[in-house]
Amino acid sequence: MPELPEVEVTRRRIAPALVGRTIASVRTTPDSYFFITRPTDLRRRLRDRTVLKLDRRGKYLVATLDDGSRLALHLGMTGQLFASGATSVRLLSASARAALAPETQPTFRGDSHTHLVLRFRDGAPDVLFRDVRKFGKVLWLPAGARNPRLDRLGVDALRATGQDLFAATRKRRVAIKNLLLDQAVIAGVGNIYADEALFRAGVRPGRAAGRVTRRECEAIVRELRSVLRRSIATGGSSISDYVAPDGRDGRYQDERRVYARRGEPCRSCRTPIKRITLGQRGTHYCPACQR
DNA sequence: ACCGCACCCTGAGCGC
DNA sequence: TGCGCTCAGGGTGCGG
Repeated sequence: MPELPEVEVTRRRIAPALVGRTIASVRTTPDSYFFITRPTDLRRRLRDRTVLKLDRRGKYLVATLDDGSRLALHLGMTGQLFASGATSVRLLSASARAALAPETQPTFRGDSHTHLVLRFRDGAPDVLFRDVRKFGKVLWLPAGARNPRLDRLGVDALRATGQDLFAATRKRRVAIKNLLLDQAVIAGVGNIYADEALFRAGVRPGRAAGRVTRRECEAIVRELRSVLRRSIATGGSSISDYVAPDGRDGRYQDERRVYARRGEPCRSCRTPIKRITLGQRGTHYCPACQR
């Protein structure tokens, strides 16, 4: 689900519910590989801590606490972070949606997929982390601790330059699309925005990275940043699960040119959009516009 | 060092 | 209704 724009929109909209508040209690689902830090440790470490700030590193959200420790969250594919009181049908399973009376907007109260609930001392709305597929992650880091998951992240996609990409592509035979998805090269890019940026840059996703020119790398990163900024401005892409912390859908899905448009006409030349598989990910491009 | 692949998990949507 | 299949916005770890 969430790539850089969705994580950034989530950060901006959940920050008011989190920053400056003191955690009174923590509820979790039973331990699973979702928890890099065990639930018992999480409860002990987070209780009575005040959240000082909330940052984004690539697709991670990182909350800094008043003892210098940090809480890092990754939304994986289906992670949803929101405040209690948010309403969205995207927080419900299809069967639960079907059972709803028309036009009703239920308040979500937590379910078996809600793996983390933070309750605050001032009585502010709880912050909930729901994730159906459990590809998300929760980890707590002691003050000053390093972590390989965070340390390996490359330059943030919003700050990347064509030169960053060009340098990483030399002598690489992987598809340029796969390189864009490598968080160690440029952090924050996922499947939607990789496809969209490559379309706008006119570069085929399957091209060997080492055969992409400097000029093309400049174009790819320029288009990537432009697409990411535009997506943030429209609230991200709500295609299946993504919903902002306030329950609002994003709108960027309406502007996408190739992602999940297999067989539909290219918006600039009408050629049907192709779908191939690269690195086990669905990959979409226009066979006429992209070389 | 690099690359491709299996795998982690649950659900939706489809054809039969 | 139900079964079996494919697909899904993520990342890690393994073997060759």
